[in-house]
Amino acid sequence: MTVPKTAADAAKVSRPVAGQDLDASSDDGLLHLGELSGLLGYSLKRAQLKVFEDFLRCVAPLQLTPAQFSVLLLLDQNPGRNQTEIASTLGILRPNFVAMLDALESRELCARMRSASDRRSHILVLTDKGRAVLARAKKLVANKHEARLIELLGPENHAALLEMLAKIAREF
Amino acid sequence: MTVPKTAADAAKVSRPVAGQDLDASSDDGLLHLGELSGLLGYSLKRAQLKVFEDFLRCVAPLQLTPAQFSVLLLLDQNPGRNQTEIASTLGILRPNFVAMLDALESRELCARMRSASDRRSHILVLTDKGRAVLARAKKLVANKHEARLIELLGPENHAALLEMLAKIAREF
DNA sequence: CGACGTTTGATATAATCAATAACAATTATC
DNA sequence: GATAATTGTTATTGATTATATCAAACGTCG
Repeated sequence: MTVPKTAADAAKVSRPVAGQDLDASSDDGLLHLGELSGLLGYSLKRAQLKVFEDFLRCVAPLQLTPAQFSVLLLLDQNPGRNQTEIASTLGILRPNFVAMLDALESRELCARMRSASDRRSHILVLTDKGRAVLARAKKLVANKHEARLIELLGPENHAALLEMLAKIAREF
Repeated sequence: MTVPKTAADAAKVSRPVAGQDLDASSDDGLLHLGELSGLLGYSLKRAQLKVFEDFLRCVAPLQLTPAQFSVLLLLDQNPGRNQTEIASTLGILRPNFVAMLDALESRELCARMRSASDRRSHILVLTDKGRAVLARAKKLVANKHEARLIELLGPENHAALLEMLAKIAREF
């Protein structure tokens, strides 16, 4: 019997009756994740979604996405760089970075300046407003977002987690 | 001077000359990630992309995405469930799950069966082919994908990482 | 029974994100 | 100076995620 002839058959042979459960199901309506919980990619994805969700909530007053925040941070710490350099560092493809910059520039958070030495490239600079927004965003992220994560995991676990994730991103 | 008048000015004041660097930049062409490396969401995302990329490579002979693999796994361990139950467990919205199932069903990896007790719902079952593909996929994932991860991190670190990610997904 | 609200799978559609090809302007190489 | 390579940009495609809506089927309650 490859596929049961009727759905009743399928349900019959497949779902153990309560009391016959041998695993941790405990029939609370939740499904068995089974080997899924041991799959790193799965947990990684679910955790990432949760973290991004919380990031958006915490920084909502400034209307910044994680990607936009990372751009502002990078611009602040790497002045004098062009679009290709910033985009590739963040793993953003150059074509997709154009619209991102347009959005930030239209909000006057950063500006493109033609380079004097290479007139093809645009040097990216934070505006004063951009620096101010970044400063406020950093505070929100540190005090609301990361603080909650550190509280949940404990400081040393949080540090160990960061270290392992960085290692995966770097060496895997 | 909010925004430098010329890009030369911007580059001049902003980029420290080699030898004046006070941080870990060491002018190797790489940009300073700075506080970005301390941002959990950022490392999480980068690591997740790497892991998914490797997953796709390892399971390429079976042409399965991580999402498809998770569906097959869940079907195997939760027989007799309908689309809504499987989709919501995986965080997939019901409308988006339809096309996903169409693809799996067209490859004869699973089948929809009308339930006898509730003729609205479709009971999802793995076909024999689906079970065979899943078994082969599990081996590839365990021997090629997860094995490399465990080797990189060490078994106890790998377990600790899984635990923390699950905690974030669950409680954050 | 019959009206009403709910659930299930499905469709259509929009928004976002990611990826490739191609182009003009400019620079580098030989 | 001819040719190749780089930079920012546009256009376009595909994948992913999200919302609204629908018909069929179920449940409840009068």
